[in-house]
Amino acid sequence: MKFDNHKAIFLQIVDLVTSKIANNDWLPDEKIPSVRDLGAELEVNPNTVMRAYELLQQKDIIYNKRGLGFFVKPMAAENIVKSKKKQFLEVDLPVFFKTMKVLNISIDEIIDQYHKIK
Amino acid sequence: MKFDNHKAIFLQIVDLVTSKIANNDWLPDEKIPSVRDLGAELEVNPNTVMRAYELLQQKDIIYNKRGLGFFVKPMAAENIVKSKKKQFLEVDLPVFFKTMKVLNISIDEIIDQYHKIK
Amino acid sequence: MKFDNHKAIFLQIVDLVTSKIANNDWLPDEKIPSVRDLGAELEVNPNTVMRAYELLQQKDIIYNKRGLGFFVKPMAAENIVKSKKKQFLEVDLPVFFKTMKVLNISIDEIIDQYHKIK
Amino acid sequence: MKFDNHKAIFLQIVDLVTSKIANNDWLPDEKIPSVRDLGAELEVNPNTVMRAYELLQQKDIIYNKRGLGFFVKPMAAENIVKSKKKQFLEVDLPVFFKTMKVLNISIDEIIDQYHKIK
DNA sequence: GTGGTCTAGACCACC
DNA sequence: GTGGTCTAGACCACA
Repeated sequence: MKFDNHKAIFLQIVDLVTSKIANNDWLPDEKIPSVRDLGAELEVNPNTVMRAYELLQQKDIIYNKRGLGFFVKPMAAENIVKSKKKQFLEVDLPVFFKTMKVLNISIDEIIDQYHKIK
Repeated sequence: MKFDNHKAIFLQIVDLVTSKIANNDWLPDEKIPSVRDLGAELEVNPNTVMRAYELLQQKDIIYNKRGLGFFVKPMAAENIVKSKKKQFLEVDLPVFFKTMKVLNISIDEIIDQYHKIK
Repeated sequence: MKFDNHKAIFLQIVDLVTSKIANNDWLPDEKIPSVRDLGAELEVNPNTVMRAYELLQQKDIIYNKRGLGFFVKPMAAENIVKSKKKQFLEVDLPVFFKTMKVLNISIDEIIDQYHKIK
Repeated sequence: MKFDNHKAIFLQIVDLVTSKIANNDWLPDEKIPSVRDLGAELEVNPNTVMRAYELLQQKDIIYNKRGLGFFVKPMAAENIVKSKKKQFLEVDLPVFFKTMKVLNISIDEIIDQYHKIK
């Protein structure tokens, strides 16, 4: 796997796992790869994967069973989508509108672009 | 001034100066604060301000007269707006549309929000 | 059964068995569940139960008859209570008093709480 | 410094720093030792100190200024004491009373012990 | 087999 | 100088 050099690898692993779960590639209560396996697959040190898993645990996306490994938390997929949506509507969108105003771009221009690209 | 600890301070100073100029707070060929003065005002090491000014010079937003200080480049304000607009239309907007799609948010919802906030 | 993920499972099984015996749920010389049965009931690997039983044997709480299983040692209940009491008076209580002092909590506050909760 | 081998070193460093701050050995907005310095002093790898500092940051006990180091958060001392007190009254104390009941120890015995030790 | 911790040493961006 | 990240390798307790 190729990583973006401007962002910490372990954070990119967090994103990777998050999207796997949001996409239902990994299902609730399913075991996810061990730190060693994922480390080998991504050609990354297991410690780096561990760091990502710790963060995912804090975010209530995965949980740990002693000696067995990490598992997808039930409802994680739903919660991920929900919190992303919240972030989009409450943070990204206001910023977006503000930028539009600063640059003097009308909502109609946006709608035009939207239909053109689509 | 309060800085966001997640972003390099000198980049935040670049943003600050850029927006001052874009807003016409600082006019073409007007002298901007010395690195010492701005450093003192922002409670930041002058080296850090210097680094911001160097970047702003590269971006053709300010220029230097040896022994006199830094000055706003003519047309800087216009160029800033132009490049921001380009960034917005060519980069931010596609990303924005992609996020909408991923989160299953329609253009109508966006329009609603726009009028509601306004 | 739900286990606390911060403590080794086999130690939690030790606690479980100990309290069963202290409570006279399991009587002297009575056979306790086999490692397989208890493992199945607790949804835990039998090896893990075995490890708990080994520790309980060392602590003179249960004994083994080869081919028959594990049995509650006579006087185990009494000894458990006795050693718990010793632990409480000689270790827990001094720690408790020290914490009170550090947090500046008086003995009267403790007494108040005691009667309030009761 | 001697560490207790049963508890992770970085957690013991968290405790150490926490108590320094609670004791007002390190005051609000004062710089605390760099990860390298404290690592050298404790004869521990700087990474291990870093891990402790990360946790302390999460707990709102210290904060970071880019390139300058870690600093004691204002009100950290008060908050530490407050949360310890809460833990004691809401968690430790009920457990303590329950143990008393199980072991058939009266509140009067506790009071006696208290005055005897004092 | 699993995670969890730690070391030694490296490199980087930033102040 | 500061933190922040990463690697390679080790050792441990636990299941």
